[in-house]
Amino acid sequence: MPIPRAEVEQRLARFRATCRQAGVKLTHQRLEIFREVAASPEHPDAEMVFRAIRPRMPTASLDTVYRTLWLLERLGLVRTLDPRRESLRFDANMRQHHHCVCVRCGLTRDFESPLLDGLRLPAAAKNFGTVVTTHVEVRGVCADCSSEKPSEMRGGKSSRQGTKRRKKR
Amino acid sequence: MPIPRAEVEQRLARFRATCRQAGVKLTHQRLEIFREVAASPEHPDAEMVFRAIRPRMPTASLDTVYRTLWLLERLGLVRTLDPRRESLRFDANMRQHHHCVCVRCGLTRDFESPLLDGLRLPAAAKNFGTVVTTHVEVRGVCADCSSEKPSEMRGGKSSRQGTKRRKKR
DNA sequence: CTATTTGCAAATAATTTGCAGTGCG
DNA sequence: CGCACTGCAAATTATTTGCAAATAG
Repeated sequence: MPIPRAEVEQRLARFRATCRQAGVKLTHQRLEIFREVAASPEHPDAEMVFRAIRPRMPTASLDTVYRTLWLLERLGLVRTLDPRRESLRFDANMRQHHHCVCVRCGLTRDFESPLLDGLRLPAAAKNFGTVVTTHVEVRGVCADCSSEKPSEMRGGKSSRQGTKRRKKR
Repeated sequence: MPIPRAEVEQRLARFRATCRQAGVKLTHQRLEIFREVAASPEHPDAEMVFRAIRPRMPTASLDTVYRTLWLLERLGLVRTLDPRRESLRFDANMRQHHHCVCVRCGLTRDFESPLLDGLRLPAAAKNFGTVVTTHVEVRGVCADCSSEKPSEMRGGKSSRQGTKRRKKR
């Protein structure tokens, strides 16, 4: 079940409009890269996109795929599946619980809610397979980040570079 | 607001019991590494744990931290914050939507639910900061993975190694 | 035309692994 | 006292970046 053709067309139209409006050049590779993500229900990573466009564009390179995907994200045309960047994090709370995540700094806090634990799911979710747990992720801006002055932000709105950097080994 | 002392003690007790029962040796470094994750509300990554235990254990090494965290995960004493391993994945669906994720193969599918979009959140979640969106992640086993015979699984239950490997560059 | 964008190759950064010595049970 | 565990260093893998050549508008 691919993304419906009409939906893909709509996404592509928005892509063209957004690029034009943002003064971003409409290159062949950007078109193909966006088309790939827009038409796929797979939520591909950079490598998957790369392999998919390769046959059509043998000259394309993997780093262009990376650069383009981040560009698309800045333009609000795609999102990453997960707001938590950087490395893998661990949690010793083995009870059923949910998370609040700060989209600026990554701060993550647990909260419990019997109500959310037993959510009634729509049919679409049940068709997927055997449901094990339901996890709610509340995304927002934590109190600390809210109080920082916005001018402190280095990049554009949701710039990846704005996130805490890590020291070297 | 640290994890309550009583809760930490309870987790440590479970840790000792589980190790003993699993025939896993109770080393000084494992104790300290688990204690760190168990007592922290930060959901630390390997590096953070490493830096935290360093003062107490100057001889400990980062790779032991990695190895121990995965061991703890196999023992069911910690979980990773996010079920999606491997690389960052992208999504061109910019409408509010939710995900079903297969915990075995990582297959991820969108679904929409106006009901879930407007979840009433408990106070604990609101104290966090400014809530932007609520995202529900339904974790389960997809139809394809359910139909595979279980003997196909290479490692133990939730073995990381069991996940699809990626080809080299 | 000319500022962007691309492709390449080399740099980083996170995580994993092989091996020889160490220590828990 | 043996085999699981550790520390080290080197390997892998994902992602990023500098720079000269190519190209959209």
